[in-house]
Amino acid sequence: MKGSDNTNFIPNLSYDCVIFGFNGKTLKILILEYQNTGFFALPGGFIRKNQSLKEAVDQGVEERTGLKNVFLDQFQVFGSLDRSDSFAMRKILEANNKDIEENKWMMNRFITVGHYALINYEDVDPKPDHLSDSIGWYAIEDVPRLMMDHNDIVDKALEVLRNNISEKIIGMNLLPQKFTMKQLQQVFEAILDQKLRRTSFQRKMLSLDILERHEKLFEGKAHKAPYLYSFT
Amino acid sequence: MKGSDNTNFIPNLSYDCVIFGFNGKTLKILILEYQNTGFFALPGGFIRKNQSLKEAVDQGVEERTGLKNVFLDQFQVFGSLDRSDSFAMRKILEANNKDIEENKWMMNRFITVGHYALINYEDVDPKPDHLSDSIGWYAIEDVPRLMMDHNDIVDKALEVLRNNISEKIIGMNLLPQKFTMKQLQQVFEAILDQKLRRTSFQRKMLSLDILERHEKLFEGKAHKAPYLYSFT
DNA sequence: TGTCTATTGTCTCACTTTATGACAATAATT
DNA sequence: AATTATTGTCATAAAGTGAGACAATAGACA
Repeated sequence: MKGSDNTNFIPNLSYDCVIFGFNGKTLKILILEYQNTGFFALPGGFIRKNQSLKEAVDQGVEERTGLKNVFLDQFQVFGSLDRSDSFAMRKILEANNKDIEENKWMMNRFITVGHYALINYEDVDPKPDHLSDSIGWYAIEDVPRLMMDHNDIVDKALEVLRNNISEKIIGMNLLPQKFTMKQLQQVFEAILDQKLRRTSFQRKMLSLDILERHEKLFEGKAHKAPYLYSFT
Repeated sequence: MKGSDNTNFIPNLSYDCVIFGFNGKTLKILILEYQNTGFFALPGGFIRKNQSLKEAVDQGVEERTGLKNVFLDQFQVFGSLDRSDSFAMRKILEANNKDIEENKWMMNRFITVGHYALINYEDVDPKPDHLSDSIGWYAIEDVPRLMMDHNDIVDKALEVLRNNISEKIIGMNLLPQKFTMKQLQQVFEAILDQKLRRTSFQRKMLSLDILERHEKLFEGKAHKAPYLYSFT
């Protein structure tokens, strides 16, 4: 939880971010843990009064990952009355020796703008500690119990990712610039949580006319060397 | 603009609503005009501190249309710094003899949650005046210049409607309970702004298994009488 | 060095889905 | 009773997808 000047932020409004990464095998998300509380949560924060929503979210993502210009999309606003948890917020403030009175506004009711981000796992700064929280990758099937309604936010983000996103955006943001057809297929299999047919998948991707084929991959791997592709 | 107790509302946060209706020929949206200002705007409002976002929006739509249980979907949050217009807001308050000092919070910067609604045009209460604003239907190609970024909000709502929505939701909410295949096709043609092939469209709709076929339509129309359908 | 083996790129065939046109049935109009 | 425009349905062609076959290949391994 960053910032402490209670006049600088828009009250009652926050953002939360489901940051997806792909490690080559499974889809993962970034979860942070508030020290000395046992609380897990999504990376999130507040919006300054003289700051656009996008600026606030970009800044929060950069602070957590070290990445700029990350693909980000709002997918839902969570605005129910019962989603806030002033008790947990108080414990977090106490555990970090923050002045309760001064940060009382944080214990109010909050409406949050849910975002998801797609990033290249390899690009992330591996030293994840930030101020009072530690942060780490969790496979989507191993996400722990999170604060407030953050598990719902994750579920919804995944649903939107599965249904609404174009092939190009998924691949461009979750993979390195050059990749093999197999890697591309594995991203889709991880997101959709199902096996795909190799030949059909390849034919489909090539027919979409979004891939550029490069020379061979020499990697120490055995067997026939696959082509490398990038997005056009 | 309803309400005047400046302690009851969440500051800096509003909602706006693109309410779509279909009159049998074209897609229309509800636009309100603030009296004595020449300002056109989307129906919108603020969220009370003890009210969920959904309650606030439902209430605002009901006040404007007389309809309960309207299909509503958030589609984007508009959070740029330059979208607010304190000058216009002041003129609206003045034109309605509201106390400027008491309503000063309304001239602050606002982040707004964009929604769209799909309603049956015939169901709408035809006496549209409400407090200080008059309200009326505009074909989407005839929408006037709106306040602030409301034209952008309309454009985005239409884009989302065209891309993301299931056949059933579109038809169920924009049409009367019983309708002909032709009417259903006209809804889609109005939304997508393109002609569709009659036979393909009919086969597609029937194959989706979302329609129930009823008896004949006796209407004074000439030619072969079409079936009536409703959604299952 | 030569053989083995798993992976890759491509092709084929069957099957499904979609596009497009044809045609008969029909209900008011004449 | 014939006309006419519209509707429901079918026929055929075109495009897309599922599932398997097969040769090419590059490291592994004897």
